[in-house]
Order: sequence, then structure tokens, then C-alpha cells
Amino acid sequence: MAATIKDVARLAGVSQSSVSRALAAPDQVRPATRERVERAVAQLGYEPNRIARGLSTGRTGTIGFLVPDIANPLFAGIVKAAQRRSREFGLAVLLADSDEEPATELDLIRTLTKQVDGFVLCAPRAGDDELRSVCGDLPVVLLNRRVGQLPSIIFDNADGIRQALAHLAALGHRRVAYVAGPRTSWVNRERLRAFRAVAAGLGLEGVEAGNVSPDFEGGVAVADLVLAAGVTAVIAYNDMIGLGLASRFGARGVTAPGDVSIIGFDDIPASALVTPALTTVSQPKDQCGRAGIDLLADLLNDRDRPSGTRTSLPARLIVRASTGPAPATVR
Amino acid sequence: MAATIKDVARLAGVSQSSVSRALAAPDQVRPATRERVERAVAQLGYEPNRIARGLSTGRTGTIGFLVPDIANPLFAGIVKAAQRRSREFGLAVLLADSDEEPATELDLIRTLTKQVDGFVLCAPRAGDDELRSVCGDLPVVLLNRRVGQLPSIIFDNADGIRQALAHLAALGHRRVAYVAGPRTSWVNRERLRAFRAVAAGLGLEGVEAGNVSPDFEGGVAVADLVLAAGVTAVIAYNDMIGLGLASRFGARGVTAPGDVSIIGFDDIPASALVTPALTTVSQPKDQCGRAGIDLLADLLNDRDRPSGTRTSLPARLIVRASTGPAPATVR
DNA sequence: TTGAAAGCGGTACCAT
DNA sequence: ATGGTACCGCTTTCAA
Repeated sequence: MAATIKDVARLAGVSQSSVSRALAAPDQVRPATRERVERAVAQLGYEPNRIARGLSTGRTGTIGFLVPDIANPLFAGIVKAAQRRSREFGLAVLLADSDEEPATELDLIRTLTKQVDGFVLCAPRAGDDELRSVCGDLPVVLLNRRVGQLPSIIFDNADGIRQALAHLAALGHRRVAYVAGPRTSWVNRERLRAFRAVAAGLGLEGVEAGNVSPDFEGGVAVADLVLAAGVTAVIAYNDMIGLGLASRFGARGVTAPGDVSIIGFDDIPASALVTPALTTVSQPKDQCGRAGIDLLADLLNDRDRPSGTRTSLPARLIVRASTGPAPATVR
Repeated sequence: MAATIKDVARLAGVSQSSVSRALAAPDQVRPATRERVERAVAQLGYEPNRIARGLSTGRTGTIGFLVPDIANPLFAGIVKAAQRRSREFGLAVLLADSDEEPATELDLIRTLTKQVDGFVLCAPRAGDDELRSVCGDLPVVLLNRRVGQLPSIIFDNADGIRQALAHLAALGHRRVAYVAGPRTSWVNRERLRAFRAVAAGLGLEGVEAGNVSPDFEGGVAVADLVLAAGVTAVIAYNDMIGLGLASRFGARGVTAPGDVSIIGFDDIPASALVTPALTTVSQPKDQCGRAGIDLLADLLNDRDRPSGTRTSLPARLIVRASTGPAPATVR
């Protein structure tokens, strides 16, 4: 049996309260008392029970972190950074993986809501209202999504699209496709909107394909449609779709960047390893995870940042071999 | 404020005890009572506070899950499966990422130990004794590692090596290298041991290189050494090393599978996407994560499996383009 | 500065 | 079958 505060109190010859104080507010007890307590603590190897503390303080020292798919390198990277930062705050992370299911997202939040002090949510699928209501008044930080005035951290999707399109325009491309990801995804909608606006602004013809599932198979499935649209370049919702496109293109004898240029989003490891390597819009995963925890920690400490804090993280185009000059004649 | 059991009791016009029973052991209360409780529960949107429950039962409904690197697709896959299974048991998962640091592994376990009912540990680096002592008598399931009599789930490393070597031998390779991963890794030691034994058994010359860090750079760094050893095939500790090898080989004008065959471990997504695709020993991530939770759940329910349960998961060789017949003459 | 005691929200034992 | 109540380990008034 682990030692409790009572054991410490008895051994130190003081009351529970004093032990509690000695630990939480050392300057509220006489040095002599503090020392006796400290000795007893050391001798018993006492560590406060966070559960019990949680019951009386209403705080658990644990935060919930929800992602749609931990096997997706983007989220894995974000979670990893968040983990590291949480440790510095002494917070534990309750991970939840919603498998990209809107219903599961809400479910998970609901069941976890009682055991955490707050949430960092990457929940692209659930509806706005459900999301807001399910969180109650628990501190919440949204990742990669905007809902009402909730504090959020997002990648600059519009700027990512802008960089990608500018790159393609400079290479002489005039007709460009965007392969959309899940229709319900907030991020997808943002990118699509930016695609339309920026393409128009640059005087490019924008073609839209999709929606497809955000994976390799999704890219493969839509590749022939993209080809039939007669574009010389395509921007995919994410890298996995981009890789699927490249694969199917290759099977059809269409090669990047000679016949068609391809750009993805996320900069997953595989993008740098394939041939040709995939040009991609990289998002700072580390910063994102870290900033998410920082923001939530502030919220937890009532060190209120102005309601509706919206951090925007820079997107960065990484040019690799999959993009090149537009072919002289369209296939 | 969320509703408590008292609110439910008052609304239903029964005692706390009855509410508690109606929820935990429905057949111990009269149907009429149960219904009144259920209605009150529904009306108030009551959900039991797991923290409070934990305090009196001594169980939290939460388990700790430790991995060396959540950004590694192998662990991401395992965690994902574990997550899903945990949900079915109504268990929450406290994730911990040790960043491959032995000290962090132990640290994390120590701080989490009070808030969880048990652990699933993938802690390849920490020492045996520290590991055992830090867990105290908390139920623990070890992944991919064996320490004393602790219940464990491991991939059949020896058989994976055997399949890989048999494949290479059948292709006519006579001199084969093994590129070792981290020296302190239990898995690495197992594979190295198997490599020696099986190579000898098959009459192959075994060459050992390494130890290198288990990533792309590690593979690149050791590639020239491997080449200098005059082997026609190489088995890497994991896929990322294998991909690094292939990359550096390519830069030297040495191509797979023509000049040298390459086999990795783990079947990460990138392995299937690169050219040539990497032959790899696949480990059933889903089964592993699932089995880990199943085993731990049994332990938690005192449904004791015989102490020292050791589940072994089958390895499976996935032959892709990176392995082929041995060249007629060594470079 | 210290100690006693009342909770925090449940569970489970003991009566009834 | 139900209600009363002690208790889980800790925090936090309130008095002393």
C-alpha cells in the first residue's frame, strides 16, 4: 500500500493540514515543521494521490487530446510535441483517436469530459453546435478549425494554397485542379475556398475534383478524373492523396513533373522518400502541438487570454521534384 | 455545474445508494425503482464522476500506455488499435511518449503510476531492474520485450529473421549483412541473436554492421560500410534504416535489387510507396495493440492468466521489389 | 502557525 | 429491496 497523507502526518507528528500546506504552500508553515514533514515524506516515499486531490480541487492535472487519426503522421507529430510540452507543465495527456468518425469525436469528448481539466481538440468532422455544446464550459483549444469564438490554432491554409498556386503559375501552369478531401472537413473547405479565390486572382483556371477519402486509395480513385480534366497541375488535399495520384498517373504512363505537376499538404515522411519526391505545403507540427498546450495551460490558470484567441501558424511550401514547368502542349 | 448522484437521488425520490445500485447492479433493485432512477438520470444528463468513483473503488478506469515514439508508424498503429479496444472496455488511455529516452521512460511511469489501473509498456530502453521496481505491483503488460515473468506480448523476431534469411538464401545470396539498431534495444538484441543462429544454420556468411539510430539517417550513415563488406543482401533493423540504405546505395550507383537486396522490418507505409518498394518483415500492429489491452484487462479483473503469460505474434515476410536474385559476381 | 472537521462524488457495508 | 453512513485521500475553511 502506498503511503497516504495520514501516514506522513503521523510520522511527522503534525496534522494532515500541515502536511498539505507544507507541500502546497511551504511559506505558510514554520521551517521546523516543514522540515519534519519533508523528512517524513522522504522516508515514506510519499507522493500525493492525484485522484484524491482532483476530487477536492476539481482539477485532475490531466488534459484530453483528441485527434482524428493518430496513425496520420501529421497528427502523430502534433501529439508528440504536445506530449513533450505537457510534461513540462506536469500535465498528463489522455489521448483519444476518433477514427475520423464524427459520432466518435463527440462520444469521446463526452466520456472524457469528467476526467480532464480541459481539451485540445482536433475534431474536423463533428458539427459546430454539437461540438460547442458537448464541451460545456470546459476550457477548450481547437486545432485546425474555427468554431464561434473558441480559442483556436490553425495552420494558414489560405496562404499555403496561395504559395502552391503562385509556384505553379510561375512554372507556366494555367489550368490547375484541386482534389478535395472529406466534404465535412473544415480544413478542406478552407482550402477549397482559398483555391477558388487565389486561382481567380492569378488568372488561373481552377478545376475541382473529389471529394475523396484522405488516403492513398482516394488519390488513386480520382486520378483518372483529374487526367480527363486536362490540367497540367494538381493540388491535393493532402500528401497521401498526392501520392495516390502520382501512383495511378504512373500506371497510365503520365509522369510527374514532365506531364503533370503534383503538390500535396502536410509534408509526411513518405513525401520526401518517393520518386519523384512530392512538393508539399508543410505545416509546423511541433509549433502546433506546443502552442495548443500553452494556450490551454493559460486557460486553465485563468490567465485569460482575450476570448477568441486565434493563433495562426505559417505554412511553408517545400518544393521537390514533383513540380516542374508546364508542358508545352496539354496531353 | 454537472449533476451529481445526490441530484439524481433527490429527483427520483430515492437514496444515493439506490441510484448507485440501479446503475451498477440493475438487477438488485426493483424494476419500478430502476425506472425512476433512469428517468432522473436522463432528465439531468447525469454521468457518474469517474474521479470520485476512482477514489472509493481504488480504480480509475484509466490505463497508461507508454511508447518510445508515437511518430513511428509501428507504434502509432499499435496505439491506434489499443485505443479502439480500450474504448470497448470503457477504459481511457493515458498516452506517454518517452522520446526513446530510458530516463524518460521510468520518469513517465513513476508520475503516471498513481492515476492508472495498469500499464501497457513499450519501453525498450530502460533497464530490467528499474523497470520492474518502478511498476511496483501495478498490473503491467510488456510489449515487444521480456523482463522476468512479467506478462508480455512480442512479435516473433526470430521467425521474422528466419523468413528473411530463407528468402535471401533461396535467391542465391551467400553473404548477408545485418544492420543493427540501438544497442540497448531488446528487440535489436533478439534479432541479432536470431540472425547469427539462423545464418549459421543456413550456411550463410553473416556480417554485422551498426549500431545506428533507427531512422533514415542511420541507414544513410552505415550504407558505405555495408557496401565495403561485400555483401549481396542486407537486413535492416527497421524500414527507416532500410530506406536510408537504399537511398545512399542509389547515390553510389548501386541499385536494388540488381546489385544488392534489402529487407527491412515493420512494414511502415513508406515502404510500399518508394521505388523499388521495400521487402519487409511485417508485424501485426493491430493484433498487438488489441492483445495488449485484452491481457491487461484480464489482469485488472483478477481474471488471472497464469503468471508469465507470453503471447507471441507471428511475423510475416512481405516480398516487394527490393529483393531479387543474387548478382552473379559480387561488386 | 496549527489542528479539527467539513466536504469533493461516489461505493459498499450494515441495518432495516 | 432500500436507506443510512462510514470511508476513499486530499484540500480548505474556520477556530484556536
